Amino acid sequence: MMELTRKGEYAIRGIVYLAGKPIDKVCLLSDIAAAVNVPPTFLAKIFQQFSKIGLVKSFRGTGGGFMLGRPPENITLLEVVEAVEGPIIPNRCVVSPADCERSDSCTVHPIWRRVQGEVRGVLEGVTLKELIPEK
Amino acid sequence: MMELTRKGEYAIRGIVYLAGKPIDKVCLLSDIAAAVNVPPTFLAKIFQQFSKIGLVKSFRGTGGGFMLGRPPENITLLEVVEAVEGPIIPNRCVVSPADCERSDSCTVHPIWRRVQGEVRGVLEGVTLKELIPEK
DNA sequence: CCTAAAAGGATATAATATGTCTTTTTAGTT
DNA sequence: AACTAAAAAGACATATTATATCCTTTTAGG
Repeated sequence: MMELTRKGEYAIRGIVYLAGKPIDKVCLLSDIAAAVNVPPTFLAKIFQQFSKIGLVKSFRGTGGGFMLGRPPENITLLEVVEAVEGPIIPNRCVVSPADCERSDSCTVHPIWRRVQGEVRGVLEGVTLKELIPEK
Repeated sequence: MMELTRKGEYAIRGIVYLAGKPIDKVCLLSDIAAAVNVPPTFLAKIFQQFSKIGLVKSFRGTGGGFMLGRPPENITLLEVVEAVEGPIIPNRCVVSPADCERSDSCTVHPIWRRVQGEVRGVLEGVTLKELIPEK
């Protein structure tokens, strides 16, 4: 359980790659995809999602491509993961207490909240800067 | 992401219900299923898994049913969850570093290890006893 | 106006989750 | 011994989600 999907994995690879480039360098999607070994069409969808929330900036047409939307030290791993996977939800009851709280006061609910908090805490404490590999 | 499946949810409901009964009370699967509002055939599969690893004891034939395999304070939520969902794996690379470590020394790997540790820590710290609802 | 590149939408396939059904085994009961 | 109650085991069915791919449209530069 609790497994990151390919999409999430690819998303991280792609944006960490960008983070390793000079901040204003515009990279071709095809180049990024090749570099991190991800199907280009799939990575395109992922970067579209990034673009919508400003994690990356995109430029169309000739000379177009992608660059990071903010400095790497201002982008957390949590943002990246939630951008493509949605919020960290260990159990549905965390998001819709209606189903859960009703029958009996659910004793498990607070545990899932704790799990959610811990996971978010770890991911929020890591920025892209720290994820750039050494040369 | 990171979502518990129905199976996991049902598993917890079922075994917490058992934990709330006297330790040597044998409960019918059909009764448990009705009490916690889970499809009986599905819960049967879940309890078979529990039975194999001793989380519950099963008795066949007339007067048969299920009872808890150990006192509730000796069963952790982690055991229950992993019994039906498998190990807590936030990312494949955590389990098979071969794919991950190869290309570049993967900087994200240790983060997923941390996440794994935190989640396991929370779940391991909770026993069924604490999850039994008050009357 | 032509070309390069991302955006958007529709579609296809595979894997997994969710659940059901039937048959078999085991153990009491009559 | 036969009958009945209950779990075990395995096969099957359906729905949902993951994992892409393809085609058309928009945007911008040369």
